[in-house]
Amino acid sequence: MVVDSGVADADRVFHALADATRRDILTRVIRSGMSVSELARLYPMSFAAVQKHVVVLERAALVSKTRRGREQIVRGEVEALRRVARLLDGYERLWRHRAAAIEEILEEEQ
Amino acid sequence: MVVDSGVADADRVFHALADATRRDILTRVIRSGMSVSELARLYPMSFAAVQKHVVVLERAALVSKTRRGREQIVRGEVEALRRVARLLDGYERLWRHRAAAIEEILEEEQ
DNA sequence: CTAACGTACAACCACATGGTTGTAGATTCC
DNA sequence: GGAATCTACAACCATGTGGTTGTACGTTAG
Repeated sequence: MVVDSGVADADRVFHALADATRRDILTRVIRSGMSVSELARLYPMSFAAVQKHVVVLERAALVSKTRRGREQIVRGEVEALRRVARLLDGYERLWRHRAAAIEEILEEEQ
Repeated sequence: MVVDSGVADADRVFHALADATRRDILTRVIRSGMSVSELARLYPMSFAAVQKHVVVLERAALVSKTRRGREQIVRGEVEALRRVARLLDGYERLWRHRAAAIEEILEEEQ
């Protein structure tokens, strides 16, 4: 299937997005890079929990980390974001076209 | 957060999409409605497993079922698909804009 | 040098997930 | 009416997930 080139990728990406904390981390980190502990302070959970969320986002290639001294700066991955956008585009277009086609049929039937 | 009106919805939707079988079911039933057992025949797993996948898609409001005799016809939910498209649009635009802004900064710095 | 900080990771827990088999209720076919 | 079909759902199992605490290690600040 065209849209599913890289099924595991899609799995990882959608799974990474299926958690409100991770979506929030992602949007923050796209705005500007933040260290893991800076992120950790924002949420009502332990450092370790947030660190794990970052790992999930990392494995989905949605963020990357770069050392700055003893800190690890988390950033939204511009290239990966393009990939996701394209992935979403694929589904979106596919679904919209099909949904549109269904609507036409429904309208014709009336 | 604007894009997160309905966090649980987004959770359910992304989670529903984070499985290749469910994405395949979804694209098929958008094309044309199919009974649960027709779907079940397509995958190397039990009827019950497929039925559960359909339930997950249903809870995410991505599909709906309507009885036809003893069969239950699964269809892609046109209205819900619009909602998803809008949801994806929101993230996509948000991310693209931010990604674009980051790129500009990076280019300026060079 | 030492203390504090930032990170990584292991071990553990409760619960969700994705799969199985089995059973039972409707509906249709003959 | 009786058999076959389609669906729903419970019970069970292995594994994954999201959280915790504790520990270890590198880096920076005093």
